[in-house]
Amino acid sequence: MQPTLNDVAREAGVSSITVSRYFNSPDSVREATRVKVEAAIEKVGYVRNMIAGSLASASSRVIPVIVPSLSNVVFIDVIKGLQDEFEAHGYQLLLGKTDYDLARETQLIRTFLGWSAAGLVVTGLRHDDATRQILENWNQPIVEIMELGEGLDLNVGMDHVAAGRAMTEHLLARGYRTIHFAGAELDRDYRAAMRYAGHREALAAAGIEDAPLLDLPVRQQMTSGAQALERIKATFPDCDAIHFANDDMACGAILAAARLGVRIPDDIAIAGFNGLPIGEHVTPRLTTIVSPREQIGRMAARKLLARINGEPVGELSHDLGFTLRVGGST
Amino acid sequence: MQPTLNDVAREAGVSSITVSRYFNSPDSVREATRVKVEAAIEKVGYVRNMIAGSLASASSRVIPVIVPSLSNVVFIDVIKGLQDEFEAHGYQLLLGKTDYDLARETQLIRTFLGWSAAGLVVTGLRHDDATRQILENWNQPIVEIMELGEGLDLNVGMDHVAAGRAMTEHLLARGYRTIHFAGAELDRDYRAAMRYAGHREALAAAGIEDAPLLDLPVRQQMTSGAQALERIKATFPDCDAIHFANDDMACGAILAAARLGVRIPDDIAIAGFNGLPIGEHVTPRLTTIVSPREQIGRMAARKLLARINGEPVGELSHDLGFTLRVGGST
DNA sequence: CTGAAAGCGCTAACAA
DNA sequence: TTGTTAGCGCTTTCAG
Repeated sequence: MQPTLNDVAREAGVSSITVSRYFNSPDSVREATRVKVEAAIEKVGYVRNMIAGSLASASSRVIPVIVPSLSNVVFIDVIKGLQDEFEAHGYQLLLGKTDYDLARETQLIRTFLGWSAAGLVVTGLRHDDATRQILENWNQPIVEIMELGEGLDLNVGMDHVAAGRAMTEHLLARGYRTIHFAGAELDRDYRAAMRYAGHREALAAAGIEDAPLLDLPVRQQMTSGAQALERIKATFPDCDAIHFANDDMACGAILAAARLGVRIPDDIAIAGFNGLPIGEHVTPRLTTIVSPREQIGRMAARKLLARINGEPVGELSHDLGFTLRVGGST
Repeated sequence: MQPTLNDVAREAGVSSITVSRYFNSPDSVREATRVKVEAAIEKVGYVRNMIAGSLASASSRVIPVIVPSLSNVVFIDVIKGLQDEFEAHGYQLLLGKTDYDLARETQLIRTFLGWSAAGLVVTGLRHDDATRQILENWNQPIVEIMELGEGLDLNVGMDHVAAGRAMTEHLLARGYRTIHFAGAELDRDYRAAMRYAGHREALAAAGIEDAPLLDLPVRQQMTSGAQALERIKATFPDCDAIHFANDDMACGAILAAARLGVRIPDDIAIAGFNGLPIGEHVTPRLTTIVSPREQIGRMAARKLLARINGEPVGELSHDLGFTLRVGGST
């Protein structure tokens, strides 16, 4: 059996609550006592039982993080940011994945709340009624990440419509006129669909007709990108630019172009979204929008921790912005 | 306040232990009772309190997973495999990251054991004495992943020395004779160093002299790869092949080659390790070794769950193998 | 198949 | 600053 607080207390010649205080509010323990307690902990090899503590205090240092997918680097980067901050502050990250299924999200949240979580990080602003109801009745802090808008509580992300608009404005400024948007399963990846909406806004503002959308089934993203390029070359010979939903597809297209003898950007310009490292390594360099992925994670964690600790959190909704990185591909 | 088991029991007109049984061993509850309990749960909106359950039973459905880094796709894929299996069986994944620091590993493990974890997944076979001592005294199942050897308990991975050997044998069979190995911080990434050892074994077996190792500081992996190519071209004009520690570096080199006017494989052959999708999209396609990353995660989870449930686990050490994928780059 | 009693290891609330 | 008392919500054990 693992030693308990009582074992430590007995060894140190104090009461168990004093040992508890040593851990939870060290300042309220006298120096001399602290030394005795420390020695006793060392001697008996005590390890805190988080479960018992959480039950007694009705709160745990666990924070569930719910993402739709782990196959997308974007969420990996966000998790990295969250994990770094949580770990630094003694909180544990409990990982849940929905596979873009809102019912699954509800189920996960229900389970996680049974962990007396200190807070919750969830992807996106779109939820089931069931989820919404559960979370509205839950009185711990929540951060919804990735996009911006009316949220349940805190909200950290970027404006995807604006990002889509910014890229297409850039393409228009460069003189491209027949710009196709290409994505993969936009109904599921609705943030990409928001960027497409921004794309259309930019075209409308410039009085230019929208070229047909290319919405491919997801296979491997780079493969979809290569396929999109081929298909557009074959079907829409007038196309002079492709605005891809993400960098993977865009780079897939750039790499395929070399094989197909398509010159970029002379024959066709290519734009992406995310600012992944690979975009800097293809020739020509990819024009893309750098999304603040890891930053979103960090900021979300900081706000959540601030709220947990009763500190001021600033704005409820935090826009982390984005930057256009122009490469040779446009 | 959340409703408790007692609230459900009162509502259903049974005792709380019956409700507990409804959850934990449904077969031991009569049909009629089950119906009443179900209705009561629904009515009061009961959510199981995992914390209380874990305290009473001294076990939780939490499984800590400790990885060195989240910046490496390899671990992401492994986590994906683990997460899928755990989630399917009602276990929660608690994520810890060591940054390649064994002391940090010890600390994480200590904390996690305080969660009455049902098992543990940890990366690698190299640990602190402190870690080793804690884990040897812990009587829950443990899986050490990625590499193969004498482990604490279960072990799932692949043979990195053999992988390095296989690749260099391939290069030798292709007629390359001055083969440099290039990695990034091999002291930290000791599994890459094992592949380097395999590389040297293959050279020694062929009676060929080892060319100098290129061990670069990690920046961005693809950048390191590009840099390695430049440096080798400048310093070792006789080099006819580079065996890279991973695909990121290898692809960085292939992409840089196009810019530098280096012909692959005519001027220099390039080989990688991992079998990432990008290797299939560069020109020429990358010759690499496909590592069973997600499979390692899945198998590790399955073995752990089997052990937890008292089922047979088969071999303690499970070699998932690897396959050589030959592209045009060699 | 169902129940009563006891207690998991810790912390909140109050007291000294 | 330290201690006492009484649970947190569940499961274990033993009884029926």
